[in-house]
Amino acid sequence: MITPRQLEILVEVVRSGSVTAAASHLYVSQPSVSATLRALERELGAPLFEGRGRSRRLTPAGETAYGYAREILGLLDEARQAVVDLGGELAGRLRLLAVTTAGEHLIPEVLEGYHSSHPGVDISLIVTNRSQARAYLAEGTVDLAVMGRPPAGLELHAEPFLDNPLHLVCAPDHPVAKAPSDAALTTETLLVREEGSGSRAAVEEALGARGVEPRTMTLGSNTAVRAAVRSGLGYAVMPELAVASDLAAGLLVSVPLTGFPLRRQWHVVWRPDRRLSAPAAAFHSELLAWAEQHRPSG
Amino acid sequence: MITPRQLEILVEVVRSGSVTAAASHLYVSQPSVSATLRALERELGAPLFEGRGRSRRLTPAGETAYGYAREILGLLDEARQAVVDLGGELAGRLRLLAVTTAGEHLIPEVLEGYHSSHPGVDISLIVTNRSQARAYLAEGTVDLAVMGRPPAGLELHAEPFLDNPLHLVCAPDHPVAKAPSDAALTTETLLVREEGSGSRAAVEEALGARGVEPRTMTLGSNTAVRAAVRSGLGYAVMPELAVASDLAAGLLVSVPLTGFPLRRQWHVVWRPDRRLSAPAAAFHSELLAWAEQHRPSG
DNA sequence: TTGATACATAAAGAATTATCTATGGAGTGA
DNA sequence: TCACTCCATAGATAATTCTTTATGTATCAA
Repeated sequence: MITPRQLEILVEVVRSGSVTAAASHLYVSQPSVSATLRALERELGAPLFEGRGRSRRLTPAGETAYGYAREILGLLDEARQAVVDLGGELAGRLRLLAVTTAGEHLIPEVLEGYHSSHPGVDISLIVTNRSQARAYLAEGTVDLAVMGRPPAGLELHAEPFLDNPLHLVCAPDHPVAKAPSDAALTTETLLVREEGSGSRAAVEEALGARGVEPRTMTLGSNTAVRAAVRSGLGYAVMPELAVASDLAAGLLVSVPLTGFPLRRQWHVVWRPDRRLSAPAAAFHSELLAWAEQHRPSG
Repeated sequence: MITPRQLEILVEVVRSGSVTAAASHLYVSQPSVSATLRALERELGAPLFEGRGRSRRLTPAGETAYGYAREILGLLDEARQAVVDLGGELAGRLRLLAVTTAGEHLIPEVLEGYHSSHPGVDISLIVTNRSQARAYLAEGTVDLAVMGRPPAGLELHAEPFLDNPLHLVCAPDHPVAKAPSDAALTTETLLVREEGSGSRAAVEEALGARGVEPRTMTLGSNTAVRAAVRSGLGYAVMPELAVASDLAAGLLVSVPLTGFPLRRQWHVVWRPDRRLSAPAAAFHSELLAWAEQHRPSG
């Protein structure tokens, strides 16, 4: 009999790429993981991995089993949550994901109201960038995701719910602020987020379209970029949510070059092939209601 | 941890409608089934059945769990077969269903060639009537079904592959044969299959449409109806496959009243949300090839 | 070649689970 | 009311599984 435990172990071994690492993550011994894998191989009548030593890869049978394992484990979770949802109270768990800006400036405010209305729900929030978000959605390990533009290549339901203007910002005394022009943008340094960030992709696309190709400096977080821009290191293109307070305080200025702020929208995203749990549906409503009251100036 | 064993037991208890019966079918003791059900209830945090004594019904939580249980067990089966399908040889199992006529006169001939080409496949064939077929398809316990007209109300892929003319037949010396008319049809006795038979539904629809409402006699199988018709007890409307030999031998005649033989088609049916296994795909091809060579006269 | 890392295997013990028999209680039909 | 059927529970046993420690082996990097 194939057990869910075996599937969990297979999934964790594939994810972490190593038996030893998987054992550590699952808080069991390495031989135990090896034994369980062998049991699953015997069950399926085919080896799951090929190669020995460090270079182990999934066999075709392993790939197949891995795909079904994720599907089956997802269904088991869904079944549990579906039964919980039948109760009158909202309960169970809510697994959220948000890209950096939304996770830092948007979700917390929504969660405040949500959590006080539904204290019975266990909430987890993953904050990451857009390309990581894609992996999580593909895995099916999040109920709802909030991001700028939904990733392509997955069957996803994406619903825009709030404007997300991207401002061209710099320090008040920065050359770009004093004499805004594409020439200035080309001369000065552009501060961008790490590879995989949605903001970065949007910036590169927008500047590339107008022929602006400045020197760039990559910083690993919104906060780092903002700090660098404040200190005059360069200019950046950032979501209004991330710079609103600095703009209000006069620490940054939004440069009114033609085409800025870029028009983007926040989307709430989920897999249409997965049932939306009651806590997720409630959060979705709460998010839309919150957006209704917090339209940025644009 | 929810185990597949628990789900199997839930499904069997629901199907057989009784803990004791399920225990007997699964070759375990009744207390063992009770204990497993309790374990599953504890796991899900909700009772699965309500009522005591003989009148036990599923709670909403039970209904939900039952639905997911079938889904998950189906996926586990599918996973196993998918891994088997990766091997070069066709192997694993093929679960067929056919309505009576197809199961007795069509499938066996196709299986002859199929089995000799693919001896590694375990074949099971369920022969039943159309309304039972619907239940099996809904359960997801068959890979392919062959029937006259696919059941409604399910999301099914149905593919016509062979003409299935329904002949109005009677003994050569029967009044209907001597003076064919709607009046004669009304006067004489119509022999029909049991409630739930697709042939019966087709007959009633066709005769009702022309205002013919004869006395009917219900017999529980094709063979019984055919024998009764041969002995002059009445007339019937039967698939050509079921009466071809009797027509050829002169034991029965096909009455050429306007509108007869009724034009129907054989369909091969499967659930589009389930992956078609390699043995099932091969049978599908074999079936179409066979049909290509065995077009009835019509 | 050597050392380090990662996985497999063996052996043994612990814990959980599944199972049975026996029995009691509750509902059902005569 | 009485007998019967069905299910739940208890207690005991068997089986499986999971676990750990100890050790062997293959691969990779220096």
